[in-house]
Amino acid sequence: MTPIFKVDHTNCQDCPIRHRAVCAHCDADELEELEEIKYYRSFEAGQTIIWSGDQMNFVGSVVSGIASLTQTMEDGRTQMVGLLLPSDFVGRPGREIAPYDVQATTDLVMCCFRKKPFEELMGTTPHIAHRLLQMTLDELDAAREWMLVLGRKTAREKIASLLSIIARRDASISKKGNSGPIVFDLPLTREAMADYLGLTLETVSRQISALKKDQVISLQGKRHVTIPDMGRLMEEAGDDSDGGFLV
Amino acid sequence: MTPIFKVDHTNCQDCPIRHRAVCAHCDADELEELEEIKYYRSFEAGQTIIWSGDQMNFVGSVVSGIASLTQTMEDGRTQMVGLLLPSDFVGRPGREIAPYDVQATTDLVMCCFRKKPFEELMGTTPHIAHRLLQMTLDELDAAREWMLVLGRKTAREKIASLLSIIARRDASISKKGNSGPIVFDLPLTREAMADYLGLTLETVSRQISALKKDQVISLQGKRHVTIPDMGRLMEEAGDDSDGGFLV
DNA sequence: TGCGTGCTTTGACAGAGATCAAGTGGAAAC
DNA sequence: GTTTCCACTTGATCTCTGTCAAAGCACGCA
Repeated sequence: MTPIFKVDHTNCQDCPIRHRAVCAHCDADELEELEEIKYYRSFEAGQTIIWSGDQMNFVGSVVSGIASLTQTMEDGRTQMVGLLLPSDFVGRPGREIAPYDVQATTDLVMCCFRKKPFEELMGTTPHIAHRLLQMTLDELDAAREWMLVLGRKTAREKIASLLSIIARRDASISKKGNSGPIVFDLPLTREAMADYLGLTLETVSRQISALKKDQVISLQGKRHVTIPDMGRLMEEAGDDSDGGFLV
Repeated sequence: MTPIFKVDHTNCQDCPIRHRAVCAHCDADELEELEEIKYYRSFEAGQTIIWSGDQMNFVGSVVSGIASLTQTMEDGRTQMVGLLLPSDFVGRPGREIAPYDVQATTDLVMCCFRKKPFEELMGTTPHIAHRLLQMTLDELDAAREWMLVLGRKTAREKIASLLSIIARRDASISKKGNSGPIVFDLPLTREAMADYLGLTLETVSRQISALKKDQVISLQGKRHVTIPDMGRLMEEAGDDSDGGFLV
């Protein structure tokens, strides 16, 4: 993923964040305006950042940690509809009211921009609009991939799909080679996984136990996962090819 | 919805299509270039327009009829991931390979643009990129709404949700008033509805029968639906407010 | 050390929806 | 008029996942 403001971060010396989507320090031309409208916010795990229906006077992107978008029905059923990883964008230019709850799933730092000036900047800086379009299309693809998971996969396949996504994301950061076991920490509680997958937390727990028993994965503690054979996991997920999730 | 090329269609005299998303005839400045790269295609109900994995050398928008995006797993399970109504956009600038099957659900006319020139035009015409961003964000919202439907709603609520969407879309075209019964034809087979909702066609049929029995809807024939009380239907769908679906 | 609290696991059971299997009805074709 | 075909409906049964309940485990706190 290329940053909105600049592709190359190598000369990004005094940038405190170095995350990939928004890095105003990297672009001298836009720096001055942005300093006025940009700020950082930190959240603790579990904190709600925005409530559905709230006025949204900023947009922003995730610097570190994980945030989630969730929808809740009157009777309390909730469905996660987005998982925001570092560099992902929150908020929509032109929208006043937040349509989802946004929650910090882990401790989180966001880089926020006041909405009005950001919109103006977008009007005068075409490559921001282009970059935003690209990111939105990626998110749309990811959402559609999830619709297949939610609509047609079994509980076991759902879990395998989720693990596969997280593994691949971490792999792209921590590993170069394509073989060997993959190791990572689950950034989600069982309940959050259930909300993402349209399951109950009990079913999530049972299926994780089953995958462990069948040696598709192994667990150290509750959250630390080792995947001995990524191909095997992807078979379990029902993915036909290695193309796929774009989260 | 405003068109990509021009907001106001009142002076769109010789435009043969007059659909809302793309109407090249409306904009004199862009006309000449576009005449070279624009063409129409018709499809019969059931025809596949693009296979997943195909090279895509065009983008376009739906003029009339309904198209669907579907994903299929190796074993044949299929999930619809998008429903394209007139004015909706197909294809993605910058993408070579189609990620989904695109099928004509009803008889269909599309307005297509060769991809390369369209991309160039987009580069030089900022408002096209902006419009596309807006449409993509709308689609993303609709996809996320569907994730709630797929993940957390019961079969009955799913059917009610789908009917509610179709009713509201038709209502926005055919009705001005907000009360009174709503009448429309289902543009989908039971199987297509099932693929959209992550159900089997038998369950779809049973739930439609149940809604009929409970007088939430009434049917003339298999496809012609009357909704006596829209509020009642939305209750059945589990929608808490009238805000909602953006398909 | 002991105790609560939050997250997780596991068990027993029930129910919503899938699966398998006929059967209906209407429209086009012969 | 009859046949054929296709979309749809309905029934019987099975099974996966949800629900309710209890218990385990790790960690912080008194």
